[in-house]
Amino acid sequence: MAKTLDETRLLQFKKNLSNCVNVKSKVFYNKELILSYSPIKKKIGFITEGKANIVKTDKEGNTTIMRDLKENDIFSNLFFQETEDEIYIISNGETKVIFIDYYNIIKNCNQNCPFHNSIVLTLFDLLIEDNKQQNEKIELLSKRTVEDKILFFLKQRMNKNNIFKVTTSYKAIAEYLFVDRSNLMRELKKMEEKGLIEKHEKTIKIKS
Amino acid sequence: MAKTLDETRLLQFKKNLSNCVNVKSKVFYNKELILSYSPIKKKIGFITEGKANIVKTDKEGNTTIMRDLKENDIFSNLFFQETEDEIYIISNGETKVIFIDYYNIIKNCNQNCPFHNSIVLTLFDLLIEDNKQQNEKIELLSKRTVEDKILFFLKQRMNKNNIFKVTTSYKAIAEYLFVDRSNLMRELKKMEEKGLIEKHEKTIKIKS
DNA sequence: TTATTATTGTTGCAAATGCAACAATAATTA
DNA sequence: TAATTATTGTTGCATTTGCAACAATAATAA
Repeated sequence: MAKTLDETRLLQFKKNLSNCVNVKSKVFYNKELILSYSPIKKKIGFITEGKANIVKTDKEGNTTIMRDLKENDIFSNLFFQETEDEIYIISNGETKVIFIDYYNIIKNCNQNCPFHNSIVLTLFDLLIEDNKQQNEKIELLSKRTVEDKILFFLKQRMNKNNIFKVTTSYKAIAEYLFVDRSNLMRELKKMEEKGLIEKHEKTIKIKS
Repeated sequence: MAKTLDETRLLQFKKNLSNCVNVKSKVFYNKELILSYSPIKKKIGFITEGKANIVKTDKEGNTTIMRDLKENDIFSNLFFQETEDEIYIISNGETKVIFIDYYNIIKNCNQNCPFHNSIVLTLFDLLIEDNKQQNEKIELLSKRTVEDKILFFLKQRMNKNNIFKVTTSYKAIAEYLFVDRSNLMRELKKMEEKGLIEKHEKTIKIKS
């Protein structure tokens, strides 16, 4: 079964974008603000290179990474309701983004533009993909114990040899799982003692 | 500012659906299976009446309510990746659903059909709305303590007089927050003692 | 290179949480 | 109606978890 969103289609999408609607491409360096909540300027962003995080800061100043975004992911300020917390999209390393104006999408650019339809349908599928990723995060967070969260996380990301390499940091993983870092380390040790995993610094082998 | 998805537009959407793509309308009674994971039959559902839940069952048999769905919400088996857990959409009371075939959406039904474009754009906005709800759930789950989760939940749902009425049950709320029911009750009592809320059986007044 | 900053690994401890169990109601069904 | 089932409210207790603190190491910047 062919993937709904294959490379060819995404390449076409990027080409079509500039031919049809008004888009802006921008490069961000590490830890720069890509987008914040705004009820007026409704924008959809598409990451063409690099990584980013959806970050939340509550009124006490606690910061939480709500989502990890990577190449070919979309994001938008349309996805957030106004709350007491502040939500931002922050680049994680050098990141290239295409911004699409929401109004350009809903208003048919030009009766005869052959690109518009295709763009809307690709955005539609990108939205579905994003939705899927969110459901996975909710599923992860629904796990009762830290051990269950870790196992779910590892199994999703391990390669064919059941190995997961920590390319970011344990700190980042703890933040992603919404658990305390020291507790993550402790649970990993317990899991190793139980024989569920084998851990050598940043390489983890899943044995169950 | 006019809401993106107002009543008029949703009414038009429902009308257009039957004029354009092949849809099926179906009524479900309480606790019936509306949709399960299927990689073959890709369907999008739209709830026209009633309520439903996205329910997950893991291999140990633990059941979790992942999402609450209500009138004008959409759902789809496209939103879920295959996992060890089983995910279903289950009706919660009498529920009326319109099913739309995914292929009908991505294939332009007919070059001159004036409805198709409008349907796709409404689905697009419904997807954004769903995305927003998921982000709210992730934000809720990112709260560190049960008290924080309760407060976030209550503030989102209280009326102008800061009152929230439990129309479902405390059991259902505990499931939605992914916390133990007895602990939810205990925390509510503590919060009342602290003066954060006033609780009289199924009526809660938020005082902060 | 050295100094500075960030990450990792570890632990004690207090607090939060889930689990089990039960009685009292409330709601539903026979 | 009575019987059955589900929900609410409560508690003791064991476990899990987060917090704070620290040393050791690794990574980065001066």
